[in-house]
Amino acid sequence: MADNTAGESRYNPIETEAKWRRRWAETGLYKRVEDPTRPKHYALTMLPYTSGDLHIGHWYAMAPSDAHARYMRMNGYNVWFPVGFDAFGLPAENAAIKHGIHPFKWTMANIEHMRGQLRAMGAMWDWEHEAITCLPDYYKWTQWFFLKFYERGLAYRAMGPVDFCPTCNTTLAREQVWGEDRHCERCNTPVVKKNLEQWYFRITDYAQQLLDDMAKIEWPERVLAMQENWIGRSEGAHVVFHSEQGDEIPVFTTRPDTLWGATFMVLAPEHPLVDQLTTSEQREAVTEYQLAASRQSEIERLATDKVKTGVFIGAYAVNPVNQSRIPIWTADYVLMGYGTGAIMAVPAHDDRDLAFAIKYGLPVIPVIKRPDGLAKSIVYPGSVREGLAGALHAAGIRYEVGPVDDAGEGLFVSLQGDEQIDRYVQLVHDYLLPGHWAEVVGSRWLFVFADGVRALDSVAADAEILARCQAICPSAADNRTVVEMISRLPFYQDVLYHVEYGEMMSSGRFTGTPGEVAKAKVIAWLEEQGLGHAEVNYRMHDWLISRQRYWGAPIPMIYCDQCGVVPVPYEDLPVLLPEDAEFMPTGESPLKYHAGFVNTTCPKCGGPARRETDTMDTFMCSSWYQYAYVTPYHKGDTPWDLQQGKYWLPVDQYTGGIEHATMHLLYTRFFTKVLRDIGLVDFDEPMKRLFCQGMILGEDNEKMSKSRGNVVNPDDYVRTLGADSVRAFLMFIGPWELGGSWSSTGIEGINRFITRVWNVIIEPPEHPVDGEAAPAQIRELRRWTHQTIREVTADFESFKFNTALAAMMKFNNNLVKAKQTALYGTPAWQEAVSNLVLLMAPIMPHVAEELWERLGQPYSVHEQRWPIYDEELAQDEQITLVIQVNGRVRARLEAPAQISAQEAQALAQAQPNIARALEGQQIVNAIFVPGKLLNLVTR
RNA sequence: GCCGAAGUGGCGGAAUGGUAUACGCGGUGGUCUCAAAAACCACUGGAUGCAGAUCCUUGUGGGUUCGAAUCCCACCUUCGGCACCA
Repeated sequence: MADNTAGESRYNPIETEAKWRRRWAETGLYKRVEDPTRPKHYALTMLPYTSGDLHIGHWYAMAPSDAHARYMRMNGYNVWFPVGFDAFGLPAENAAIKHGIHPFKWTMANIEHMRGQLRAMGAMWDWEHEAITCLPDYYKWTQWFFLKFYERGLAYRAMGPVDFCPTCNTTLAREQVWGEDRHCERCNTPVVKKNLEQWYFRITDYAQQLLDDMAKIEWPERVLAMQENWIGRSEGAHVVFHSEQGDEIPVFTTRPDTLWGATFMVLAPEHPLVDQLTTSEQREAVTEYQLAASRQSEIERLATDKVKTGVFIGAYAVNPVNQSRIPIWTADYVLMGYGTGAIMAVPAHDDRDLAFAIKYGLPVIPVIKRPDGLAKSIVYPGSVREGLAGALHAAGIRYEVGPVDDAGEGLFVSLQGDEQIDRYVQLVHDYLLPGHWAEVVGSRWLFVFADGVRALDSVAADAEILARCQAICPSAADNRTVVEMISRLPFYQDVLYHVEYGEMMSSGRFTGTPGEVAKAKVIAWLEEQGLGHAEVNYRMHDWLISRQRYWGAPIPMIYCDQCGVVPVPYEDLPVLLPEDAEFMPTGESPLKYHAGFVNTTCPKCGGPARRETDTMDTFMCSSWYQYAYVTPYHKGDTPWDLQQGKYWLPVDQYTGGIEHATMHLLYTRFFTKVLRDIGLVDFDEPMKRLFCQGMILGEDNEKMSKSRGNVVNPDDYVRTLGADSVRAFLMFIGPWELGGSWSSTGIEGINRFITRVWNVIIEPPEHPVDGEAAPAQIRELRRWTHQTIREVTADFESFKFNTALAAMMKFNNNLVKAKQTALYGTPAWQEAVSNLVLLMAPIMPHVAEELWERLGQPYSVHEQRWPIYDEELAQDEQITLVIQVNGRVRARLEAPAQISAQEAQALAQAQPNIARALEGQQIVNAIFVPGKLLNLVTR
């Protein structure tokens, strides 16, 4: 019977979706209004780059974001969901070179196409506040910010080694250089080092605030962890060493408690003191090394075999805490870009220093006891009187017997703690034969000779012990240090060094200081003595913003031979990109060769001057776009209308990809703090809450790419199944933050669900039932309704769209059955279907609107209040009571939800299966979880 | 090496101390049809069994608990970030 009506009433997503999008636009449904009576909610999703095509990844990022914004709107919030385009950047310029089309034309055509695609999504975008970053009225303000930063000393020009992408023909910020091979984030080409004068922003001035203010935002742990990692704070001390000639050599160390173990110094090859301190005998070797080091960084870092190299520069320094004379080396494992570019090397407590020390025969002096107290010793065959093994055994000292080289059986002793070490040293000394020695290595380093015990506690001791050992054992002659000798024995490998905090030793007055306070005590003393002070260092560098390309906002600076670097006056902004630029196949910026652009007059003296030809990193444009949206292309003294900003800012809910964790998401936080200091905003953080979605993968669970041939074009599905199906399927795949793979059969399942809902609500029942529905039936239907509202609401709160959809599906499956009963058409039925439509509205806005209208409800479903569930109605009356015996399920009974422990147990024991399980057993305990289960514990 | 996320049926996944596998896909059988598709109905983790039922199963191995996918310890694998950062 449905045959002749089906054609007419079957859901047609294509027509319906177009109809409602038109209606929404005509009625200005998503227009922004400032309404002080309602709490505002600024929802934002990362603005798309103007690539020209909205791919499935954009849908995956944006559709759930829209669904959540719609949910907030239905919850009474005055929601604003603006949209715009990140329009500067290389692809436009590459298109210009390749196809001879101007980047502006290319970009604007792409935007036109993408607007259509974005509209098809049916999102609640506010198009009236769209902003495009490449328009002069936008980048005027980007340049304005540059000048403000410059005024505050936050923008500076400096010469230095920078990362340069040979394919993109421009420098990059450190944040844009990725991976072990240090490749360009955009084009994957490994970068090269160049020495260039570039513009930087002092983001490092805000490093501490960027860390501290993490407490003020609800962002995913993983994003904050990545930023924390990137900022790389370490606490330590600034300590000043001196060369023998008296030159200051400051170092940064996180371990001032190991100062007494510093046995050499290392300067980065680019360190200015290298040239100054190198002696004439070493000059040639050092210069050669420096050259090799600079070449190496220019070639490629791919081969990071990490074998340490270095050269002695011939000079010595004095360890300020114990006055020992220590050699100065230069080596490329010390980086000029971190700390002071010089280190004190403590090989006993740092693996890199140890590797270097062993390779170059530099002494190793342990100054921190091992927290685990472990020490080891080898007793050589024939070096002791008989009976030592027995004595060790009696003393409770662990040892194993094994071959020592080819010399016979020796003892391999493991010691634990000072007491045992002392006891052992005593015993070995007692049993030691003349002309031999024994060593203790690990927590403490002791050398037992026939005439006494010598500790490895200084550079002098190292030489003395080595000489004595070599006198006893001629085969040790080629060793340069004690540790080099010891390091050849595999048994000692794991106790050669350690990096833990622990009790200080061989450290003069600090010997015996416990590990927990060692660092603080030493720093306090250094300050007292004027030798150094506490210092914090950050791994993060300043933000390099110069780009040697055309398609970006020109840096508004002028170079005058008379006046030097002069900022463009505010009233002269924007510095426009010349339209008649010529794009060269080399990729070099046309600005450099554009005489009309380059040549200008100095704003100060009026004389001839040159413009800066570099443009700004496009991350500049996106660092403040959330503010630009407030009043795009603002005509006034401020980048946006501050009054309107007061109402809307900051962003309440931001969403986007995690790949921006240490780029956009870091830069915009930095920007906001500067804007606050300028007085434009009165908050510290740009986005209160952030949610990062995962990645949408191809059907084969691999990244979508043209070469794999697994790219999904959303437009194809929008044309056949409709935008609602695409939206809902993307949200159904799995948890949004984890991403998931596309499935062409999966989306049909979603489409089936939408059709089933349609049929449940629109089609009359096939076999109408006469008579009244029973009260219990009605209660059950209402229970399903209110349980579903409860579940879906909780899921929306935590972005769990997949389970929200599952709950709606389950509910609809129940409605399919209920429809064939007398429940159809009852008030409870009406309640069920209208609530289902409301719950669907954020995810499937078009079909929900159509169903809402067909239910005879007033336009628009998107202006309705989100349903509120009734806790009482959602309560279960009957439950499945699980009966366990010793934790194993033995029966399931239908029982009233309120059943008591006693009733449950009586009911359970009446079950044959339970009775059998309990046979011959005694119940010692009964655990009852109301409404859930009864567990009978027997003996 | 350090930091973070994850590991559950044939597949995507659900369940964060109490019925493991919700929901969906796929599969099998059926209804309708001349037939197919669509739609609808039923079944669908594995093993044993005619059945009642029993046993096994959440990366591996231990532990805590009346009870563990969930908490603790150790390990394995995959993915993401950082990495000679003193």
